[in-house]
Amino acid sequence: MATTDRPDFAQLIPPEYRGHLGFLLNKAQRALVDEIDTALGDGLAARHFAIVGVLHARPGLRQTDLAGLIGIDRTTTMKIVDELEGRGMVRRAPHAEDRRANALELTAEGRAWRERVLPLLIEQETRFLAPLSAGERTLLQELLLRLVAASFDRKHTDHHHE
Amino acid sequence: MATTDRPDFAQLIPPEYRGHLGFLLNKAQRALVDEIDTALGDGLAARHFAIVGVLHARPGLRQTDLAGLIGIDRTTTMKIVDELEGRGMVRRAPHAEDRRANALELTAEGRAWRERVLPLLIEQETRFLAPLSAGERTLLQELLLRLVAASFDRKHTDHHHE
DNA sequence: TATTGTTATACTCTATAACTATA
DNA sequence: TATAGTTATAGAGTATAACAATA
Repeated sequence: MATTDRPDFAQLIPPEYRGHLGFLLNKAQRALVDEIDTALGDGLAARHFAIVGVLHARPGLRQTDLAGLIGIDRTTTMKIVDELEGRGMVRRAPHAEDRRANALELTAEGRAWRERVLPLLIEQETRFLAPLSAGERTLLQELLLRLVAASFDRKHTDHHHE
Repeated sequence: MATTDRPDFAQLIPPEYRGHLGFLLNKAQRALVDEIDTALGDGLAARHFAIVGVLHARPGLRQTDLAGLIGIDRTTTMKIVDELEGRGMVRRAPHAEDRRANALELTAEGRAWRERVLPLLIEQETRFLAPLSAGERTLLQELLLRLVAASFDRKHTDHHHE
C-alpha cells in the first residue's frame, strides 16, 4: 500500500527488534526529531520550536512553569531560553506579581519565526506519517497519549512507603 | 476504561502537546527505558540487555555488524561491549575467517543474567502497556514498525543528486 | 524556610577523527 | 585502498548542587 515498488524496508530492522517497543520508540523518536532539526536548520531544533509554541499559547509564563510543562529540568530550560533570547525571539520580562520570576514572552521576531517554520514542520510530520492512514495517525497519537499519561501517573503518584 | 477511580492523568500533559508526535514519542520512550533501567539496576541498562539479546540470537557476530544491527555507531558499541566484557557476560573471541574482527559470544554468566532478567523486563513492559488492550498493543507495534521502516528507507536511499 | 533564576559542574549518549593491524 | 577494532575527543542533552534575591 505504501512503497510497493520497493523492497520491504522493514527487513532492515532485525527481527529481534521488530517487536521491541523500546527500540521502535527510540528509532521513531530520533528519526522524527532528526528530520525536523534538519528542516529547521540554522542551529535551531525541535526543542526551540516547542518552547516558542508554548509561549505563543501562554504568554507571560514563568521559566519554572515552562520547565514543568514540557517535562524537563529548570536548568535545561535555562539554556534553551538563553539561545532563543540570544536570537531575539524571546524576551525575559519582569513578572508583575513576583519579582523573583521572569515572565517569558515572544518578540515580534519570535512570532515571525514561528509563522515561517510552522508549514515546514507540518510538512515534515506529514512526510513522517505518510505510511499511515489518517485513521491510523489519530490512533497512534491516542495510544501514545494513554501510555504517556499512565507513566506520568506512576511517576507523580509518590510511593512514600519505599 | 483504564483507571476510572482516579483523575484523568492525560490532563497532566499540556494540551499543546497532546497531539505533538515528537513530544509523545520522546516521553513514551524515556519513560519505558527509565523504568527498565530502574528494574535492572546494578548499573546495567536496557542497552546492555539489547546487546545480550542479539548475541543470544546470533552468536559469533562481529562488533561492526552488531553496531549496524542496532543502529548505533561502532564506537558506541565498543563502550557497551566493554562494560559487558568487564562484567564477564560477553567474550571477544578471535574471528575464524578475519583476524581483524572479534566474534562476540555470551559467556555462561551472560546467558544466566539474560535468563534472570528476562522475566523482569517482560513484567516491566506489561506494566507499561497495561493501559492498552492486547489488540492495541499489537497495533501500536505495527504502526511504529511501519514508521521506522519508512524512515530507514529515506535514510538508506541515498539522494546522490543533492 | 521555600522558591526563582542562575551558575558551575558532571554524567550519559552519541558521533567524528585518527591510529593499528589486518584484508 | 579499505575495513575492524580501538582510542581520544567533542558535542549534545540532561541532571544535581549551591548561591543570591525574593517570597
